Amino acid sequence: MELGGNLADAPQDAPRLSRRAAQVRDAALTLWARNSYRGTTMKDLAEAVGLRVPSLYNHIGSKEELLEEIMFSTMNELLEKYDAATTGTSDPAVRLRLGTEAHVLFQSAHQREAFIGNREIVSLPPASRQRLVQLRDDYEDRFRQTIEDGAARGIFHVRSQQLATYAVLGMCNSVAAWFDPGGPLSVEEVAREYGLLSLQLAGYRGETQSRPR
Amino acid sequence: MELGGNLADAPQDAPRLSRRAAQVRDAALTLWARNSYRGTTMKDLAEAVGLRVPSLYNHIGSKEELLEEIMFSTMNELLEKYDAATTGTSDPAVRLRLGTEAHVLFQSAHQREAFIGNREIVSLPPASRQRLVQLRDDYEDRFRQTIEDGAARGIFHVRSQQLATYAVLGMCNSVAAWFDPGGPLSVEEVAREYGLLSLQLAGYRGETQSRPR
DNA sequence: CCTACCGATCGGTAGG
DNA sequence: CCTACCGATCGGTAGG
Repeated sequence: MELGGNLADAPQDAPRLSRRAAQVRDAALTLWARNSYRGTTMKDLAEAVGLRVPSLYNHIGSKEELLEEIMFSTMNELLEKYDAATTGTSDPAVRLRLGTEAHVLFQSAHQREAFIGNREIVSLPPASRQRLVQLRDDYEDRFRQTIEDGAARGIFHVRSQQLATYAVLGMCNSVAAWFDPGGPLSVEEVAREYGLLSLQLAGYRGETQSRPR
Repeated sequence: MELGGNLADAPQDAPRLSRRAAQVRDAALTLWARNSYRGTTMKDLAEAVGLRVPSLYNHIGSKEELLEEIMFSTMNELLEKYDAATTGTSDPAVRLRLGTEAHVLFQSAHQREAFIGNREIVSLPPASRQRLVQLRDDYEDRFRQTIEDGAARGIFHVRSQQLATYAVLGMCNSVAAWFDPGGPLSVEEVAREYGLLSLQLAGYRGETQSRPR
């Protein structure tokens, strides 16, 4: 058995997991993103990590618990990344751009998590589903407030701030559905371009051909 | 449970269905949109229309066949609506706007179909899944070509035409996820605003405060 | 349109 | 970590 190495690779936001537990979680991300949560059986998951089904339960509480852990840790990490990227800036254009970049960076760097997070809310039990929707609403509020602020200052030009908010988020969320790590554009290039597209969408009339920081 | 009135309300593009068959299809749309295809059992569906499970099979071939019928008729109707709205116009700005309007109109007027269409591709058997992805790609091409055309003419200003295409479609597809028929905005108002947002997203610098037709 | 029924498979447990 | 096993439920059929 090797000592360390894997510990360093483990995601920092999730509770510290054993090597096996991390393997199970990782396989679940891959299978659930590809075939959906309900379309994936515990047998599929066991085979993906080279175990029998009962052994999985040494590492997870249940299929549903694993889904909840993934959904909430993903949403919480997204909130953290967004807040880290935008604190300290008050200019709505800069905030919208940095927030979009953080969001898209997350969506493409944690593609499976984001894709599952977008699609599997319906698979959560009602109580945790409600809590997650609340977190998502809190997240949406950040964008909405930025857009309202920019519109009030005459920096953004939209006819409905609510629709512009949905439009920006819809645009950003779809990244997880098509991003190809082997494609021509890196995570950073995509994030950067989306930051500019957000500004254009919001009717920002400043320069978007170069970085307006 | 309502009696009659259903024939008049039946979608015209789908093969003509008996009253019962239309009821079953309609209930499937509601349940699948709310709880997902795999999260809905045939028992749920039977109860929704006041039948026992075996009786459903007098009206549908199988659960999977019903999904395929819904997914393909939805995609085909979307293609028709898009083409009907955009034929005869060559100006990329007008095409992008009219195409977006047609798309969003469809997404909000056929919300359940659109939502299922967006999410359940993974639930189709591999062969029909491939065919549907092909149709979706054909649909995306229409937007891509319009954006490329507009960029070539210097009407649109984006740094990646591919990303702008994904952004427009992502923005539009999300409408089915939040649209509320009882909300403040009508289907037509949402479509119109999204048409303008598409132009802004694409970096169109003409007037978007009033209708530029 | 129903009752009766079925093989397959589901997530998960017992017990070592 | 495994073998053996389980109750529940799945989509669907037989037969009238």
